[in-house]
Amino acid sequence: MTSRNHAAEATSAAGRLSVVARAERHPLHLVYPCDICAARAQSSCAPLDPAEQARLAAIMSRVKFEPGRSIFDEGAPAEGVYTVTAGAVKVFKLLADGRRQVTGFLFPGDFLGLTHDDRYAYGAEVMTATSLCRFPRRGLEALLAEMPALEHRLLDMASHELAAAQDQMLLLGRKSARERLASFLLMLSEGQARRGEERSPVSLPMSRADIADYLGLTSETVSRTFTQLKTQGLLQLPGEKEVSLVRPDALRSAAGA
Amino acid sequence: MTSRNHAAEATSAAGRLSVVARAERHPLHLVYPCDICAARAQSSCAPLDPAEQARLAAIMSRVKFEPGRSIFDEGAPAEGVYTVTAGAVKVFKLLADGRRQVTGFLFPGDFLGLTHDDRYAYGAEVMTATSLCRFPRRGLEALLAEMPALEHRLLDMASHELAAAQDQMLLLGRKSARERLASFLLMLSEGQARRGEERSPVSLPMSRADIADYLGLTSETVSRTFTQLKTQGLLQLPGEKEVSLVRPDALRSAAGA
DNA sequence: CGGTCCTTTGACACAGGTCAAGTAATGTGG
DNA sequence: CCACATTACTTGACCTGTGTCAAAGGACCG
Repeated sequence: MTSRNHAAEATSAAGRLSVVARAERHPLHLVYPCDICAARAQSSCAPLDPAEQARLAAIMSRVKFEPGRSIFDEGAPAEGVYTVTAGAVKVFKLLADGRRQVTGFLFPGDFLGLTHDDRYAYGAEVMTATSLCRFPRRGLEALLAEMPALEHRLLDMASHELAAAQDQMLLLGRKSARERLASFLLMLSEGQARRGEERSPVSLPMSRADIADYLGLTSETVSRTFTQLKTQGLLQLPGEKEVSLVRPDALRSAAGA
Repeated sequence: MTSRNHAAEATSAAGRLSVVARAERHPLHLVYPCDICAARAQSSCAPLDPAEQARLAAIMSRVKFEPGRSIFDEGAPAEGVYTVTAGAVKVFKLLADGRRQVTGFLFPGDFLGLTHDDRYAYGAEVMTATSLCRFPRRGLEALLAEMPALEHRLLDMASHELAAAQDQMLLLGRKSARERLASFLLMLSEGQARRGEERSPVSLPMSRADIADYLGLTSETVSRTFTQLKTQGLLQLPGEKEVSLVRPDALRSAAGA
């Protein structure tokens, strides 16, 4: 037992969910964001043909959540699959006593809710105001059976997540606090670059506690390690929710690999 | 830096590889082991039709490795995908200084080597004499494009691995040594049950150091924790490579979730 | 402007890592 | 079948990185 409880936080009310009927800016390319996915993966991401996109659009709905809201809880019936179009989401698993492991932070272009179990294996919560595309599981599975290109793309995405999960196991199992935080900041930085944003002022939509639960540490240790890296001149902290990477090279070597 | 190096062990010679031309007992059902996979997943694992199986068999070869041999190294060109038909395999990632994280132990029915990168993201090494089916990447990808059922099955398997990886993150990030070892033993036990073996004398083909590198501990701590669980009557150690679960219920509560 | 929450910092504790024997299991040559 | 070497596992003594507990800023908000 190496960490305090988040039980209170865990019992979050199921997020109030407002369905936005009409599509806004990105009609569908963010649903299966070929550009983002390809950039991330160097993958062979053939675009869906227009007819296929239309069938997807037919079953899709847009949803928005306010900061702090739950999208779904661990163990709830898995009725929807989502892609993030704006905002930031955390996904996490809980132990009975409230210890929490954040298994991922999601940004525009990422998807969540894929499981062929009929229950979600993790909870998902919004960190900032967030827009998502929602696909009902049943409908999506029916389309999958008929659209090999769609399934191919999902396999592609799942393979990536798997590789990322293995990197995270290495981090959690074998890296020091300093190495973990350095790795984390570089990961966020590269995520921003993939999405066409700047590499350096990295934005931190999540709390220190969220970072701690992602890195297998406590918020105190995260805080101390930020201070340490700042003192050593590897980064600056203009605000609590923002980091500039002053010496990315040094940060990379601090990341251990 | 919380663990000693395995650098010497890491520089394993590429395993000598003997190709067995003719199929032995399981022609193909272990390649895409519908029964095992379905049992593990409660998944909708439609069997491949005979024509599809024949095409798979045409590109498949059988390979065997002696204990301790490497199947492939992290970073090597990913030229093959494998399924285990007999024996036991470990897959792992390394840091520059030799720290190691075992990301999985594989048994008959499991597959490895799937990546749409052109390099393996992890190394794989055989723990006991092991037989595998090997599929050349190029050939398999060509078949994938034409056989949606095959792709569906791979997506299914990848989803499972992803769920398992998330469980492992929870273990590595938030569980105590005792909880980790208990979880590990139960996992092995359930793996045996899935493969139609007995639940209780759990066999441990891997060394204490391998277990440690899987659980994010040291071999000393693994050893001490085994002793502790034995002393408390939760299990017995008839030999170093075998554990009987005396009180699986108590072990489950010791596992923390 | 007082309250609440989050972050930072400090003092201290402890789980698990490190170092070092000691012991058992396995293999090898004679 | 037995010295002997080798390797893996266990156990003990001690140490350290990170967790725990506590308190003091700071930011935000009604």
